[in-house]
Amino acid sequence: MLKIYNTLTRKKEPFQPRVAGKVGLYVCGMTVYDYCHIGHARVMVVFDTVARYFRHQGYQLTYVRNITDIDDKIIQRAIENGEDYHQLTERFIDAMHEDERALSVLPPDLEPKATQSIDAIIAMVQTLIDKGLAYVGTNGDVFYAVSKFKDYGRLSGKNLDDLQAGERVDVDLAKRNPMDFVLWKMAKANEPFWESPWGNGRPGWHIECSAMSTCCLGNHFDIHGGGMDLQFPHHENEIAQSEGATGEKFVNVWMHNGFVRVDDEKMSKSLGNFFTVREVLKKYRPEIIRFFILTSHYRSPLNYSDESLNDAKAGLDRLYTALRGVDITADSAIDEAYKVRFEQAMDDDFNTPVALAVLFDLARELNKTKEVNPQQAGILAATLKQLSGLLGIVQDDPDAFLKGLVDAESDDEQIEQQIQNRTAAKKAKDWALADKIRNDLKGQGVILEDSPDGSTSWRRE
RNA sequence: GGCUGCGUAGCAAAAUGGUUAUGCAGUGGCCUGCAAAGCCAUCUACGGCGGUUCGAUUCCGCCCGCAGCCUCCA
Repeated sequence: MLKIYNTLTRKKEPFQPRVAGKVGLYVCGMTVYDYCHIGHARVMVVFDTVARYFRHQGYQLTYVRNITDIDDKIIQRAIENGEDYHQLTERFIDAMHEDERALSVLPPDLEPKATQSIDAIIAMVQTLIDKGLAYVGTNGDVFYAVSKFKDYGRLSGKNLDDLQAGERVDVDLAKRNPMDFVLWKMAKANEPFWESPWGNGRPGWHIECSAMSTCCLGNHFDIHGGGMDLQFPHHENEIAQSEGATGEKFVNVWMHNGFVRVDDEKMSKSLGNFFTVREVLKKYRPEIIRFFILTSHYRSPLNYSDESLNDAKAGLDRLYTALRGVDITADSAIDEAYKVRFEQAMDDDFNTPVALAVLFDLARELNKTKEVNPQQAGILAATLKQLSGLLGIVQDDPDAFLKGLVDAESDDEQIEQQIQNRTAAKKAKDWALADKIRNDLKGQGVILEDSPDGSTSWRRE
């Protein structure tokens, strides 16, 4: 029985789909004005893993992740670059898809863009005005009247009085209440705009997600996800907008992933302490990043450091080493006991650290079994590979992974040659020469491993 | 200030009212010409103070420390 932690109730709850066998999942995606950083990678990997697991459990999943391709930052960046905003966003959408593919993140089923959802957005804003939940401010912008929505603050555990006690510095005089947020924003000169009943302008950020999720999944759907920082105000506002407009319950389960941190601080654009995915990919292979993300539970903070990435590499090496040299047939049997343990971990709010622990236990048993019972080893190896696949890892050929390099300038042949020389030296019992060759290769980051049968395999550090 | 959440061994990271987490690193052994890998064994824990309990790292209270949100943010 799958249990999911619901931010709305602050409890793990048994997952009950609205419609038996089907799941609708919406995740707030990227605002595309720059390259994805490791924090974005975490969202992609976490919800990709969630999606994979739902499918594995036999659910018919519709996974929607939007693209915010119009907002203040995009406009600002386009002006800075002296390029058309649309050109800018298309460029970074391509880059994002590249990063995703690198991280073995499967594409969502639907990837709506804000700029292609303008009609739905305008319709929803109009409904909110008609229902008296929104109004046109003195500057022409349309605002949501937060005080008209009784449950405002329920998701984030805030109430309007507390929020107002915190009071912000710049009170926008166009609003009736400082907490009101913008639904439709009037365009300034030279800014992109769409026509609307309230004049030429563009949608506010929050309404985009309400409109896109409703469009793709209906007024009421199963799961909405995103980063912790979106809890307030973004998701709070989405609830107010969607429930206000439709009069129906919006979302059953809210899932929020924790942050990636650097030196115990949130990794973010504003702090400037972020590492982009492509930057990290220069040093570490993509699967290492994915593994690193999965070593921590999705709601916990994840501390980014070279040490953590190196640990992830070592862990992956261990799993691949266990698989090395074992034949896996496509229709091989699966060890049910390990599968059950793995699924129990994943059923417990997608507990990937425990799921990985099961894989390591499996690897240990596989290592023990290899020499004595090849048939059983085949079953264990097939199990290890299949369960790893649910996490999107360990699908490479073991030898290819272990010999792999970030910048694959291929001196493999030279290595093989050296190994042959060493094998000859060993035969001649010239240990000094054999050890020298091994040391030289070590200096190049190549580790040799002799097998009992006299053959030598190698891997890169 | 208000509201969330966290504090586990050298590092990372889970679970759990009494029983091995797991990975990396360390120590001892097996294996090896020597290594590496692997296997076996083993050492490091539950922020502090009270309370509940036969028994608490696990539940409750207080304190200390840390992070996040309250403004754009994954």
